[in-house]
Amino acid sequence: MSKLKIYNTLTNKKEEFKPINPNHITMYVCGPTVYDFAHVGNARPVVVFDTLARLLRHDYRKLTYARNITDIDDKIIEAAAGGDIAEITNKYTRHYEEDMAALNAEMPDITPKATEYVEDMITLISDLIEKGHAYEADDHVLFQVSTMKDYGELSGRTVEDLLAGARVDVASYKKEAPDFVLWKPSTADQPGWDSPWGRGRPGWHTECSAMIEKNFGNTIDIHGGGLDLIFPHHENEIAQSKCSHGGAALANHWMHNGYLTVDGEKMSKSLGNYVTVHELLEEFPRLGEAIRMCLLTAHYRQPVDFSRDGILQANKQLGKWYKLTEGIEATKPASEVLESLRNDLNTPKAIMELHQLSKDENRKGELLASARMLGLLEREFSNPGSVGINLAHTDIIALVSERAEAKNKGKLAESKEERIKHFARADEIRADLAMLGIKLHDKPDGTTDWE
RNA sequence: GGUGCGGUGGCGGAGAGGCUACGCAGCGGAUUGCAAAUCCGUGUACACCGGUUCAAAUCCGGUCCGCACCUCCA
Repeated sequence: MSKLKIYNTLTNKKEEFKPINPNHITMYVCGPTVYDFAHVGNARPVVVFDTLARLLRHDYRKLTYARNITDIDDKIIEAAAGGDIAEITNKYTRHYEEDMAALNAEMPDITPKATEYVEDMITLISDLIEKGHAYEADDHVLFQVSTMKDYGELSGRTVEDLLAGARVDVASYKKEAPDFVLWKPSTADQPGWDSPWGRGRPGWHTECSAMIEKNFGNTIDIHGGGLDLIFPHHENEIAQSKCSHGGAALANHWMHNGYLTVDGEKMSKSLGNYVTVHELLEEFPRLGEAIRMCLLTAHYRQPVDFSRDGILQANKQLGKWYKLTEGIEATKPASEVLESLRNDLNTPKAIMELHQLSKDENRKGELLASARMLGLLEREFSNPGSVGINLAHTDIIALVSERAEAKNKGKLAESKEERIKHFARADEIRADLAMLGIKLHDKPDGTTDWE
């Protein structure tokens, strides 16, 4: 068995994964801000890191996987429009968990909520002020980026560049342009918490640092998220944690998934080119698994282009595999699949190996176990098959048997005319049923299946 | 402008110095009254120009093109 290799954004290299404690792996992935439905792009990290979690659970004794819920944020306040933000956040947290479950993503071990960590964030912020890395100004608390020598190690930026490339509108309370908010004041009608700096709420980056410290300590094995979080979000998390922890690394391995694209462009809210998982599941009921497979057909660091055609193609392939593994007991994941995954989570290669396994009569148990390693073929029973709306079950059976009779007569017919007549009737029935979405399959033994 | 990631057969998509995946579609065949399914066979592609090498899609230099981050974003 070869060792797990992971591409590390910190070094821009593929490295051997070296756990802090091989008996207990720690992983933290940035989760959603719950103010709206998640789109398919938001689902990509969920599926990617769920797959990694499955591998880690297979290869190591124990994994604790955390994914946060950001349930305090200006967008949420906006969405609540003066109402109780908990209504919004509860609603969308529930939708998020349902939609991700439809993609066969297991729940992480812990899903900390920002609002439950406000005290810890206040402690962290106070510590940063004490250590001279943060300052209070105008009811805000800001992190002073220039106090950290190695700021920018993840994104390849330098403090000098950031100071030089000052944005057009630098907030008046900032000492320097790159400084970022750790705490901000709340007005009377905005949700807020009491703090040494008045009633207010935490800045976005603060929660992750606080949550990681409380649940895992100074340093975790893997920190993950989308490519767009590298800067500023993860960079600022690193700044907060390192400066508070005397320079200890926040995470040893930083992993970032690429984007889901639409016609080559990033799927995003601001571009308006997004489809929510919720909508998609309504459009393709029960195809969550096919959506998952689509997300895994490309390597996680590469872009993957979203298409409905891709979902249907994946579904077709899954159908074949389901059929092939009907009644088969899952055994052990194939080493080929495991090896592919251990090589920086090469899911496209793993899927290729699945195809190979499906060709081997003797490895169906492995095929099933391997597919499940990827979160696929988890359904226990095959589709019961829905019945057409306009036709009762008995009507279909009647038509199928009428066709069988016509077919039979056609085969036995003496004259050419007779034969054509009967076959024409048989084909007519096939066409009629096809229009209702019912497909007929003649089997070699003379019987006919329909679905 | 800075930084990063890419450009592989009709499409999707691995590989990363020699053995040129895989899937879908296509084509040919078997089977079939028709259809589907299935099976067999079938594809020498790596943006461009130089260089290194016995050997480059893979390494080096340059060119062109695309995307992304630098502002909330998975």
